[in-house]
Amino acid sequence: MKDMLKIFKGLADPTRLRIVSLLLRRELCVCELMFILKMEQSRISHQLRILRDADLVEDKREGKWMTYRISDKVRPNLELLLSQLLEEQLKESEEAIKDLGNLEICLREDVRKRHSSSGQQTGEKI
Amino acid sequence: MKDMLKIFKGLADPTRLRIVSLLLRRELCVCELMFILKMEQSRISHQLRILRDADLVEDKREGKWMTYRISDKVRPNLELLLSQLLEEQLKESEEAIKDLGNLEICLREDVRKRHSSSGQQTGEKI
DNA sequence: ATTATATATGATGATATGTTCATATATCAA
DNA sequence: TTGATATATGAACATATCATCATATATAAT
Repeated sequence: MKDMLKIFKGLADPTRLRIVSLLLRRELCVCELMFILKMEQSRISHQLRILRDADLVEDKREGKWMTYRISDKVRPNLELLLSQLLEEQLKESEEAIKDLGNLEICLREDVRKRHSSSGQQTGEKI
Repeated sequence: MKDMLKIFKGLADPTRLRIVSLLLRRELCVCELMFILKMEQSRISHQLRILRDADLVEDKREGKWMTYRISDKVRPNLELLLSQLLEEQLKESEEAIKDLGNLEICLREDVRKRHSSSGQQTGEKI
């Protein structure tokens, strides 16, 4: 029961839900999430920590970047739960749509490299 | 996204998780939940309201009793999610085991009638 | 009608949670 | 080794959530 509770608590926040649904599509580092969500760094790091404590995501260092991905244990359940329903919800939520749009831009523009040669900390608009 | 969030928030509390996993087995009224969970009435009513607002449960008046059951919309998802994992978690959680034990006692003793002729409000021990 | 039972709900206080700010750590580049 | 980048983390504050208490409402029984 404890584990279930942690999982649901992990998903019971709008920011974390957005992060999880992004990570379901692709593993991402903090600065990429900053770019996509337009949120400041510490906020994302804090939320990622909660997701990690809930065993929803795993992290892996890649040079100076920390990459986060959905943990293998929960991926099947989350996919079932989220992608299934997210597809429906996408029709209603502009936020989720924007996130996916920003994800594409993020990948196209190679945000990791972009950030290693210009400013960050603010998740600045494009 | 809003709906998903409500659902996860609804499940992100130990009391509500216990209630939901009980309702997955059987529809129950407030006094039966009081008996099973050994919690006071207003606490259970408040939590049931949250579950209802999240569209996780539906209520139905039966005489002076209010019966709660898992809403049809989410039942398949919840069953998948909870019963599946709850079975595993049952091995670790004495609480969940006790709840099921009390559920059986509750049904055997016909708590609804019992409560209509004796004291309540405290969810007293047997 | 009056009383008892079953439940809902508003108010309050305690605790938990989320965000921000400041700072620490770790890696890479020069 | 010094500086820049990427991320983590502690502290502080605002807000949300939960449990409890008191009270209201609705049905049933007398």
